[in-house]
Amino acid sequence: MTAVAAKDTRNEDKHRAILRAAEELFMQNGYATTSMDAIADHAGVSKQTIYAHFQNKENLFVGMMEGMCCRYGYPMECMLGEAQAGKSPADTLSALGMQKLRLIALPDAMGLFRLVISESTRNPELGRIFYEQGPKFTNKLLSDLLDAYVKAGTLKISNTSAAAETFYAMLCQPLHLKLMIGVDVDTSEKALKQHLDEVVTRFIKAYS
Amino acid sequence: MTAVAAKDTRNEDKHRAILRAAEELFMQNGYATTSMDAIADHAGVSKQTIYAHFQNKENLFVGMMEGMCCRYGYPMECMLGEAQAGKSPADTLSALGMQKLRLIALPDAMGLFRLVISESTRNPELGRIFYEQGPKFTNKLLSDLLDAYVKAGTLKISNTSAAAETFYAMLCQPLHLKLMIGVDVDTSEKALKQHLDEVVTRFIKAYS
DNA sequence: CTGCGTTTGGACTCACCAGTCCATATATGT
DNA sequence: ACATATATGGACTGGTGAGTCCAAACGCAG
Repeated sequence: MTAVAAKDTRNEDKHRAILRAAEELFMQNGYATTSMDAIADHAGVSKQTIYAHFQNKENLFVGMMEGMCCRYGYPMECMLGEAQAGKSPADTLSALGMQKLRLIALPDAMGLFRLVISESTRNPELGRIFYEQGPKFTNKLLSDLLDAYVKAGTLKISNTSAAAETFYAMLCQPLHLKLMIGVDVDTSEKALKQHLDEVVTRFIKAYS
Repeated sequence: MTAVAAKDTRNEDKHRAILRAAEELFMQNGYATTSMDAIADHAGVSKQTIYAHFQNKENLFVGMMEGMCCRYGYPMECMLGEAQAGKSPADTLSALGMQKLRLIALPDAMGLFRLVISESTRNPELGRIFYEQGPKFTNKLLSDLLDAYVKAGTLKISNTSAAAETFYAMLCQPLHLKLMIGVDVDTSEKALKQHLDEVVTRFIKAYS
């Protein structure tokens, strides 16, 4: 008798294909303008299969959004080890900062943000999930680091949580806004590095 | 013979009513989910009247968005005289900053932002118009002021344009994000003032 | 009062879409 | 091979919505 039985993965494969198709189409066209027929076509499944997996359109949307939000903070968390290795504040901020810049410029991240902004009024839970898995999480990572620097006497910050928010705001907001609304902005590695350096310099000056 | 003839204003009145109804409903429900029938009802006109004034739904939407964008920078421009009266950087930044905080928290401003974010991929002109009448304009106002302080030797800023962006990012982004996605945030006058003071302090320290 | 621009209510066409139903096919596990 | 879970293609229902058409009403200006 075999210890591990073979397993029918049709369910999972189809489920994944549906979610992936939903991601692409919802992000591309928005919630209201994306039809279940289109998602079915894109996923290579029948519409009835979607309804076998998800109760309705909204249920698919929320499931998809939760999945995407869960993936949001992951890359930043992976950076944490690297950033902790006894480095100076400037080095730490630079490493985390560059990672954050790259993250917000990802098409998926931008698509997710767009959906949250446009759909969170009619489904407020989306905003909460997005915030907790995303900004709140990444801010916490940074504020913990800042706490360590404060304890070591390197920086003077009374509210590291607000300071972390401030750092990411300085770093990301101008670029993010332009990307989101399609205004020309230089996203070359050189330009990003320059901006990052300037922000790190100013931030440290402001908090030391 | 009278110098000024009476004038039929039905056109203008209806036109305005249509635009106002469009604003409210598009902001409330998004573009795709708002029907022309609903706008007609809300404006108190017949649907055919809308089509007598606007070629189609998209045309109405763009006209409405342009009208709203034109109103975006106006309050900030009005602040300009006040802010210039030989004040210190801190006082100037505080005055402009508080005005900006109030502006971004206006339901109309938030609704406009939401529409720009969600609709600018399919109509890129919206992003451009919004950016130029809004952020770019208000940033220019501030960077001109910063230029004056730099010339007077009060602040040390090599790129006032970027610095203006940074100031507004520090000031507005954390609050704005939370407002936009419906996360709890303290918007009491006291909390705003406190945040503003902190940001002004840090900004000046970073650039002097 | 008359001419004409503006507006109206209602009906209409055509396309789209969420969700349902159905008979059948397919694939898996025993 | 058989039982059963999963998936399919296609048709369908009922509703919605952009835009059009039409005859008539309304309101303004001269």
